[in-house]
Amino acid sequence: MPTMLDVAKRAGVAPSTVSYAINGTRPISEETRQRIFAVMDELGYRPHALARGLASKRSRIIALHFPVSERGLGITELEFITSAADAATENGYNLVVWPSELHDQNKLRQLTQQGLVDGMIVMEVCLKDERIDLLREIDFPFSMIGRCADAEDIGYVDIDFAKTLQDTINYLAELGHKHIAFLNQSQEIFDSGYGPAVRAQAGFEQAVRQTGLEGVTCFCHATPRAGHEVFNDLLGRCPNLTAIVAMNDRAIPGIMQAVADRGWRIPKDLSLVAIISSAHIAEMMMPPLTTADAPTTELGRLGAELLIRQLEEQEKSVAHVLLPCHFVSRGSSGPCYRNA
Amino acid sequence: MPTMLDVAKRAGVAPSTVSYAINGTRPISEETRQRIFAVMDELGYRPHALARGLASKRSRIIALHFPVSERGLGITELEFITSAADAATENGYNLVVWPSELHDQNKLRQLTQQGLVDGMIVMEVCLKDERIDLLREIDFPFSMIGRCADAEDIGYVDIDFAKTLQDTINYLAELGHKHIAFLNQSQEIFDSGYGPAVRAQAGFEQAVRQTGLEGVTCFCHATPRAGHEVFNDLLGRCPNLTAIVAMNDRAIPGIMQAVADRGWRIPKDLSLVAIISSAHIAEMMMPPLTTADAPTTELGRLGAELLIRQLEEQEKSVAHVLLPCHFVSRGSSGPCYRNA
DNA sequence: CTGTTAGCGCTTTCAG
DNA sequence: CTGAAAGCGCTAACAG
Repeated sequence: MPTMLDVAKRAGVAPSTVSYAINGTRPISEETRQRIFAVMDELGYRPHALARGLASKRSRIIALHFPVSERGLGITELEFITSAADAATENGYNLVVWPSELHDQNKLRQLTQQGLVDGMIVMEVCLKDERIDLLREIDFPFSMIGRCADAEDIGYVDIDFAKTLQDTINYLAELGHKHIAFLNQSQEIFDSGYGPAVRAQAGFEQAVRQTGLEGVTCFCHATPRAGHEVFNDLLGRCPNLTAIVAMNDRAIPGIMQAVADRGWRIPKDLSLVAIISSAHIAEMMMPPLTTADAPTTELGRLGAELLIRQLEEQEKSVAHVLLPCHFVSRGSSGPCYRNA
Repeated sequence: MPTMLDVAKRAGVAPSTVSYAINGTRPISEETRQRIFAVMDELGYRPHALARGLASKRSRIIALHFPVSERGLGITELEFITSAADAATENGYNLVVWPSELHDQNKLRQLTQQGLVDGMIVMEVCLKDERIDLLREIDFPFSMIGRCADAEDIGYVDIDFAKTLQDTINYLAELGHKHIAFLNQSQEIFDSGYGPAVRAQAGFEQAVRQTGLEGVTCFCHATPRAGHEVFNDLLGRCPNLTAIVAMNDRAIPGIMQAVADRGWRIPKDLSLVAIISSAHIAEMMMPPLTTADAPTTELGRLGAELLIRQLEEQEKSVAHVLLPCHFVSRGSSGPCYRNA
């Protein structure tokens, strides 16, 4: 492997000149620039990433902190990773994934202090999140996919839950539904302050109030079995129910089963809308689900770009981006016929 | 951030001694060792990863090459990433994900030559794979999740397709099925030599022959619509069909729809087994699918461990591991009643 | 516009 | 069992 010195010698210039030519950190005469680049690919030279990082104090590596949660891994998460990695690559960065328990502060501290990564993208953020506290405390650059409670001074991208729920409820209201349930994630997740669970809940309540509908909420573990049980509860509590908004993909098959068990049909007897979901999930179901798809690739990409921008700019600019879900009407929702 | 020099001074030893204490590269008296470690965490010292990498010529970073394919991203792939990253972390390595087009040799070359990563895990391997050719040529350490055609000299972990298909066919044969279809991935994917498509196909043919059953194959794009069309074709070609083995999760909803359209029920009129699938997918369906689950976490973990072992050992040991799928019988398969 | 040089923080001979 | 010192390959003052 040739080094920069080899290139410099061969091109008859100082090593630093090669460095400046590569980084564009300083004007170089077109002539020598050409010569240097010619030599570079004559020798097949590649800058050594570690050496560069050590000298410049910037590794051009960013980390994606990837907590493994109760909810388990979904397609959504995968798309965060790949789109964030893509964006990183396009900007000359590498992306390391750092999967770990949510609460392992030590591991986190280690990663941030070994000089390997310039910054970090944090996902699966809770309103009150230990990781955020730590990162703030040690003043380590990061961005969030999601957002914690007091996030004014931090860059983030998140889903616009208020709008998503408002849109969804409006849609159902226009179809004539008056009694709508919201199927949230589990009580434990909600209580832990997991952003989406809390914000979607608030959005639902707000939207329902504003639209003058009756709304009931239930929490549900991420399994078909739990969905099945919860549906029957729900009907007990609200016999006039004609529509369900579910933010819990894994419970949905159970809901659908329970609906079928009762001799009902979707969407005739019940409309079902999955939010923060994905087309792939939706199309696996029968009928295919009406969904508000999470803008996963945008979230991942922006999460990375926000961080990188912050890393490259002198004054720390904090951007806050809220993205709407993409609403797609498929077969699981329709006009309300019951108690019309 | 304190450096090693700070530690050395404070402990009253030479910097090199601190280094040896950390790496255990050379015997240190228990006494000074203690002293050094005491100072280390008194100062909150962390070794600097880049400096260490530059000096030792080993970054302790490995890459996971992650081609984005037609098949799109599934839960399976995610589990590769997280389990490989976990295994890496446990062994003191970091895992960078490198998503890119399958055929971009230049990018690959760049990644391997910038000194950032010590080795690479390659996934989604085809029988004849350009990436493998390149890596072999430049003699870059790597392991495969999957395997190419002539892989004797390379470490890999892969699914044991022959066994998986044999088991699946045996299972169906015992239930009395005599006419079985195999739903492969698309013709294009098969023709490209994508390992699973080719090996599962071969396994199916072999198993069917050996068991004396009638087997038909069809290729199918990864969409419900394609599954729907293909099912009808299939019945045209083989009217006695009573069982389908599908290695194409995304087509399955279409199959099930087509079955329902015909007024048939699963599993009474048709048994359906999904192979190289996952419990999560299986439980989203109605009825839940009988599957041969891909051993994803094992594959990811072993892929990383194989590579790391190879990196750490002096003589390059190449291990070849073939893992069976985990067969789980759920509601989509049962005894054959038709033309019994 | 270009060259010289002192590090970045650690590993690893070589010497004791 | 421990020290001294020479780099790893690059960047970034500083000096022209």
